[in-house]
Amino acid sequence: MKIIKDKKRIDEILERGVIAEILPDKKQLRNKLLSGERLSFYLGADPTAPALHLGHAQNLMLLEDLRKLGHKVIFLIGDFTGMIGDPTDKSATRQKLSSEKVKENFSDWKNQIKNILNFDDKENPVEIRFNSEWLGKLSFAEILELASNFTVQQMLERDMFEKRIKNQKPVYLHEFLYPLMQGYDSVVLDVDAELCGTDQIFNALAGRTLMQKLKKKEKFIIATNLIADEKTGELMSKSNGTGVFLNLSPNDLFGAIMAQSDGMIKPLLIGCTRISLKEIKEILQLKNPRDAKIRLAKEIVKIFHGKELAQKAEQYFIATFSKKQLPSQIDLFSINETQIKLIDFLVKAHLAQSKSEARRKIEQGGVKINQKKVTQFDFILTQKNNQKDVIQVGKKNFKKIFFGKN
RNA sequence: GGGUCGGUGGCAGAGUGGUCAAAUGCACCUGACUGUAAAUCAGGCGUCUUCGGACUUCGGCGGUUCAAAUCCGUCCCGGCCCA
Repeated sequence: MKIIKDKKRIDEILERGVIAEILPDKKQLRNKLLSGERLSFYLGADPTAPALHLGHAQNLMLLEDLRKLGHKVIFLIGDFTGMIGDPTDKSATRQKLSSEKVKENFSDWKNQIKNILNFDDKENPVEIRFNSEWLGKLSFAEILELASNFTVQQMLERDMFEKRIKNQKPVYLHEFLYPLMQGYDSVVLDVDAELCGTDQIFNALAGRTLMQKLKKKEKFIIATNLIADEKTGELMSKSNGTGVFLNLSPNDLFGAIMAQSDGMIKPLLIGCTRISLKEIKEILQLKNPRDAKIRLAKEIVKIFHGKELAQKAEQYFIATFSKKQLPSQIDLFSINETQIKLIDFLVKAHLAQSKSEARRKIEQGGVKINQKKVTQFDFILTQKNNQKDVIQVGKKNFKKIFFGKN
């Protein structure tokens, strides 16, 4: 395997702005990369949800950059750790997932990221590993041995635990073992470096400790910036509704990016595209930030779905949302009668979860039939001349109604 | 094991016999404004409804009461202190 040790390229990766911190030292890692030695890197993710998000994408793209240099890269699926739940997320305390659920969650992952990570490269494909392979086999004696490398005080230092203790929230014993497990992953994979978000540094450090003790090896930690609004510092996350998931359709992905605040444009351009820094600068200087965002959205959709679909998504977006036209393709929903209450239709066509919700939406002016607002909650849809009426709920949900068997 | 405080809607967190389908914040939904911006503002946010109401919900079960998230018993779970 040929290792690329081009200084310019390596510095581009290290200095792009994705990496927040390298432990123990950036220079050391740079020198290693320049040395021509083939290194191994890994990035892990726990399958706690069926979809990866742009935060993952950022890190995976960095992993791919390293793969392209010729280094060995591993994408570790935390199918064992996922069942326990990383305490980094405070709400995750006892959210243990079944192994079936975990499997279901990651079943689509590869599909979501196949365009940003090369799993099929002939010479140097990304390797996928599962940590149940080794974590599931550890004996109690071995776990004790691992645990003896850490003190309770060290674990308590983790700010998450500290916070919970302060707030009189439970900290479960098994949660202390989480950093241990993640650390042991490093040992088994015997990697030179681990990639992770800055919120994972504590766990990654546990791996550094174990590597030093068990393998007498210095493991680097490459910690990446969490994607956050430049101005407000608000993180991209599911809990504040700004998470962008990779299983979205091209149109929805485009829309999800357009709904980001302006402060997200730069971090996303840097982290989730490979547009040159020079061009990014130019994009950010565009007069209307909307145009910068459109450029960003198109680029990201292109990365995940290809140029053609990106083009289409842009057109769809402009037509549907900027010009408020009806989308050209609307799903048909057939009704086996000649008439139906609007409320019942909304529920049947999954445009509302319950009759009460359907009714509220109508009364609040969120429902349109053929672009005309309907506020009468007991409105009845009737068949007329085989015409297919377009029912719209909110800004983005459309269904065509069809009376009769389809 | 003992003492003590606690378990409330997706989350956080008020409420401690009727005025409680349960304050408030976050998330979510609809609308206004816009660039589907963000922010902001207005409304909504258990189910069903003949729009009068009806029914189900405050850890589980049982009880007291005309009336229980609220009181009592019991069980399950957690925090803190002691051992």
